[in-house]
Amino acid sequence: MTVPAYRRERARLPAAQRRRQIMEATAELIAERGFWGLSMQDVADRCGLTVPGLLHHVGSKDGLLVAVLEHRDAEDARSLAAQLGIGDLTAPWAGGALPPGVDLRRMCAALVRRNAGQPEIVRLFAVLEAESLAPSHPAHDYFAARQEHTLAVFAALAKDVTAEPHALARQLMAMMDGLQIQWLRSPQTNDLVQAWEDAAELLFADR
Amino acid sequence: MTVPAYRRERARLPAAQRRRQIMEATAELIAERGFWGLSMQDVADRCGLTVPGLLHHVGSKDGLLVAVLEHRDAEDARSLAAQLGIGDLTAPWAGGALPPGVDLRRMCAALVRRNAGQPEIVRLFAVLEAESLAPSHPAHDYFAARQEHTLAVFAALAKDVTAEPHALARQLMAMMDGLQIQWLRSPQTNDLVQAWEDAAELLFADR
DNA sequence: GACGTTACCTAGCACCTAGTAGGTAGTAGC
DNA sequence: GCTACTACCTACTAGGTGCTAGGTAACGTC
Repeated sequence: MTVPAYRRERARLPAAQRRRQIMEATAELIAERGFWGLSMQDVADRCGLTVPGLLHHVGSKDGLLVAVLEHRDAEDARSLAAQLGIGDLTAPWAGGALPPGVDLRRMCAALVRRNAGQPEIVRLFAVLEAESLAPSHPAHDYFAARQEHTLAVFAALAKDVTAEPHALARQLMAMMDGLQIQWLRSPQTNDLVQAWEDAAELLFADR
Repeated sequence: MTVPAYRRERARLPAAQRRRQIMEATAELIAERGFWGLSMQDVADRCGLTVPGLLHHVGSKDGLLVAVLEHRDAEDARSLAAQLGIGDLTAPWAGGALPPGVDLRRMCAALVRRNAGQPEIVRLFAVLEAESLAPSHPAHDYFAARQEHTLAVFAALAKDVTAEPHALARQLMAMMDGLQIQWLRSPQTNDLVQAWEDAAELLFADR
């Protein structure tokens, strides 16, 4: 009664497609449990693979995390560019200069509108943002750079609006993050876009 | 060559003292790795006991978490009351009515000033706040109630300041949370109290 | 000095963790 | 149809997970 050594019932996918599937499954799971609470087993299960099968694609758990972050940033840059009607913006925080004709208030509104449509992604970033405060977290440097760059972009755009662009940039970012958390906690009693517009009214009042 | 079955070299502490030690160690570790990333072993090590020794005091991992949260809330209520010069405020969010003569702006300032002195505690709450967005998180209900109550207290106080107290309450909370995260990420280039005063100037401008 | 309480221990259970070594089979190019 | 590649597997390691059962010794009370 020998058991056949190798019985395949799972699908074999081309690498790119499998990778995309892995990125999405991982994003959901990190949003749910954070990176410290993430297990390779869970990701593998959700993709219909074994753990070594998963590791074949991402190398290690840390590798998986950075892959997810890069994947999300690429996706976000594309979508934000589309929503702002800009052609080939590489990334609002990744690239250098911003295309002309983008004003800060409209950009923030676009960001918020986009986020309002993808709560799971927002949650992913909210959880990682907090977790990665610890210097030992594998995404620590990534999030530090991300915050710095976002602030720089905001501040550059804020020069047209106020005499204290850095302060405004920080306030905008803080308000966005904070309102998002409230919204994630009770989405039904909390309209993110409306809350942001109310806040923007104040933050962009003539100063 | 029989080994003596039971050799004690560790200190034996009265329960209350040991509990306090456990609460503090746990708070630090959760701030570092979140609750999902917390291990009973780490807590036990830091307190100089074994895992079952630790479990003797807290029952289970979930029990440990709620104990820490209750401990922190009690501590915070006491300290905030002192800073506001109020006698026996049970807790700004736990109790019902607020003592008269407390105005919202001063209360927020007191909160921020206090938080600026205990970054590790702020980080503890920031991490748990995000983690506990997941309904399966053991602190989910706790943080939902906490947010709701804080908003209610803020809104009640905001009635004296604006025609839209709920909106202001949400904005204040969002701004505080957001600025705190920025501050935690780079404390040296980021004065929390100053940042808050700048923001408060705007949020409390006549509306 | 005996007695009950309690702070804390050892031993062990059933299970999960990330990661490795080495093999198998589906696929694409010739 | 052969070959090279690669997507994915089985089997395993070494260690960590929360938690339980049951015992031991330090303590307060009488």
